[in-house]
Amino acid sequence: MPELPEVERARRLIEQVAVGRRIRHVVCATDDIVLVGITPGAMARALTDRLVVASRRRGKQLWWELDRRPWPLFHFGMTGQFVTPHQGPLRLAAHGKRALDRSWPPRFWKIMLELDDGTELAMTNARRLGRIRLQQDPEREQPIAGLGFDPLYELPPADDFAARLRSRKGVLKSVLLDQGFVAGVGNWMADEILYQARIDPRRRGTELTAAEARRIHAKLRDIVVQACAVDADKARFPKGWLFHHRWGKVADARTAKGEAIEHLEIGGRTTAWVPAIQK
DNA sequence: CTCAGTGTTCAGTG
DNA sequence: TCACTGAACACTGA
Repeated sequence: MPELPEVERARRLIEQVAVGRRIRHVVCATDDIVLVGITPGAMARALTDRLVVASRRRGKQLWWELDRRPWPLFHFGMTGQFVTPHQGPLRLAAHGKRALDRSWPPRFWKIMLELDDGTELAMTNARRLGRIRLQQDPEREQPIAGLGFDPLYELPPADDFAARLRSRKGVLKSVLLDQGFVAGVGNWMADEILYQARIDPRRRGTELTAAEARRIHAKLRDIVVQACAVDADKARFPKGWLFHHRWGKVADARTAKGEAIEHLEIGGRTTAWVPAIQK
């Protein structure tokens, strides 16, 4: 669940269930790949008995403000999410009985918490490309300090954005994926932006007209806003989005309008695009 | 059994 | 320094 809208959904979940509450109990998995620079025990001790003051995000990075530093910082990598036992379509017959909940604890959990109202919360990370850190001041430390603007919170004005994009020599697909340029755009969003802006993903920032760069700005804004407005629920993404048709490199894949979808590899990432309209 | 993949980082090259 | 490439990381699911 790793691009900006999905991380924003996780941020909101934490805001809903954890902000204003005290962490009563923490269990951290033994995983020195996901857990960076700290032991499970030290992580658990840093969080236990702390009040959760705020749930914050920049790009794909999520962190919690607590009533005492250090603060935990989360990145999901290619997989993972925050879950509570009360999510999902299960336990219709359950009378609040955890005994019937076969999904808890969730597979691949890396950290589990219990709050002072009894709510349980877990972060999962199946492929272990995610990271959990503990920092004194996440906004001023790496990796957050190296991030570009967050397009949901601090999208620059169109002309400013266009000037910056037009100074980039790299191919557009790679520029949009560069977290130091804009924070939170991943593979599907980059393709969606360029499809809707009708720009060939192989073009370079320096080749763009001002009007084209402003089109990318507008689509970046719209796509982030709309995806977050439906809480990153893919089934509710607008019907016309490339997103619904881009997966799997299916032969003869087409958009909702019947446009043929092609696949390229750009900067090592699979790129879905529609040659008929992306110039 | 093989391979792609909603991501990041680092070494190496030009 | 910059721009870019390829590999590595780790593991699921098709």
